[in-house]
Amino acid sequence: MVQSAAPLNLCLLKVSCAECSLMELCLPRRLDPAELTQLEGIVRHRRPLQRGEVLYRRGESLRALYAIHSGSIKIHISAPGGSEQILGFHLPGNLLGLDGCGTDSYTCTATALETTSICELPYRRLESICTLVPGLNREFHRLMGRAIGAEQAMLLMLGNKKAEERLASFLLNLSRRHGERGFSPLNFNLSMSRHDIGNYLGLALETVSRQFAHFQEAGWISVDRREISIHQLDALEKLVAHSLEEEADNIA
Amino acid sequence: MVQSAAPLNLCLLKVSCAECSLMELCLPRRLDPAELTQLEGIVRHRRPLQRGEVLYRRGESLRALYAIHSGSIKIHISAPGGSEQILGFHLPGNLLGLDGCGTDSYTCTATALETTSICELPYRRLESICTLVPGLNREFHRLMGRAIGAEQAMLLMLGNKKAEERLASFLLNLSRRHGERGFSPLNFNLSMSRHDIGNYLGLALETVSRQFAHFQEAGWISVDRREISIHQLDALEKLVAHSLEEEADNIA
DNA sequence: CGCCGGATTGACTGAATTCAACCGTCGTGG
DNA sequence: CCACGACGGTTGAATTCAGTCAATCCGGCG
Repeated sequence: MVQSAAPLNLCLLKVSCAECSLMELCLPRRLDPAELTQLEGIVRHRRPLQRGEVLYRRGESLRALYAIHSGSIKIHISAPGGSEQILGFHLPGNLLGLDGCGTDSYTCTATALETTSICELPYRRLESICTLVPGLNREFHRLMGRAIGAEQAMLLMLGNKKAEERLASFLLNLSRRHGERGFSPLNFNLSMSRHDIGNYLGLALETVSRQFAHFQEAGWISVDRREISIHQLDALEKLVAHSLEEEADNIA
Repeated sequence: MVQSAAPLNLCLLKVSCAECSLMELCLPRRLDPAELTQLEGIVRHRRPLQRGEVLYRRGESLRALYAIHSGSIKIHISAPGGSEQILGFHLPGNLLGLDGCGTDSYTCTATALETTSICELPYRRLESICTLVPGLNREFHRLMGRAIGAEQAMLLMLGNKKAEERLASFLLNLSRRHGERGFSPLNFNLSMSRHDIGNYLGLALETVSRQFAHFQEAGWISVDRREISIHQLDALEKLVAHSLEEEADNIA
């Protein structure tokens, strides 16, 4: 769904952080040029992931953190009993793998939802330069804090809201994040299935489908398979208003 | 509910981290003596909070992080509409305020559930010594990672589980955490009301009450007001087993 | 003693799940 | 080129789990 502004073949080249359109969202956000150079020194690029490919798996040791350059990723835990829980959807500029910092191994699995290119940040090297570059360390803390905040916003939603409000929240969240990345906040593609959305929001996929239908009947959105157009953002906002605004920016 | 092993008047004195029984749980966990001295230099102690007193409030600027020395704290967000969502219960050794790192102001409110004594870590000073003491920085990252992991475990629960399983999870979580702190994992007091438990678990307080009754009828626990005895830990574990074990240690 | 807040218990209601049928699109292979 | 099957999505009907409303209980405190 999310296409990089750069031509496709660029995904395979080293795009420096300084040139990357995601500078303002990603880890380098507030670094000065000297600090940026330090960070760029450790960034590694990999072949893009195809839809369904796994970036890292629960239990693997924490080799690296990953920033999404283009595409999208779902973070999930697969329980032995076959059940699965999706914990988040990540867009370009998001940093993945932070949960693993607690135990030195990933606690979740990260799977590409579409063709996705990734910047890899070897964790040990990142930690060492963090102590050399205070600005980077602070930025790293900021991103972790936001990850916590984003999950709290999600807890708030799951604890409080009805199906209708959850789906409205979800759409608004995606809309905002697309906007932040320079894409249209009103027309975009869902890179995840109804099943994924339902799982993420704690709803049955049928409920998701029905709520989409309601929103469409009300004239607030148009939805055709994975393609969404939002016609009345304010109507959706009103739905979630009686609960709190989510301020968390990244991730969730 | 949780009483410090030290006599009460000690709460008002500076208990050094090196002497604190929570060393193994708290921020100082893996620091060597020299590093510990650095950390101790910035720790400040305050008068204990009384039940219902607020440690920090959503929106206040992030002055400090706080470690619980004794007592317990609930973390919650109060929505303008009057509704509230509890995001976590914290016990001695837990570090509070990490969510604020993302935005430089607290995103939640922290309220004492009982008489609670606190160690204060001024945030700016903590950040500066983090860059000087790599071990501390790493430990700090570890705690943030665990906070993320704990919230993920909670998301998993709210997305997946039925009322019965949620309450069983909750009891097991409290039991484990009491055990880790040297208290009995089988007999303890709930410092929070049924209302709080329900709110936290995404259930009505009546449902909490009924599920407690069921567990009691089954002979798995005894519950009298705030006092809990667990008789069959394995029965509770079996209830949550078909979902995943939560490995997250701290917080949630 | 009587009040108040927290907790329990019961009856009813309803939102969302589950089960099931059906549709449309896409990709594959005859 | 078309037929077929698979998958993802939609829609409908029945069920159920938990929420809501309401009455009651209990212990603590003024």
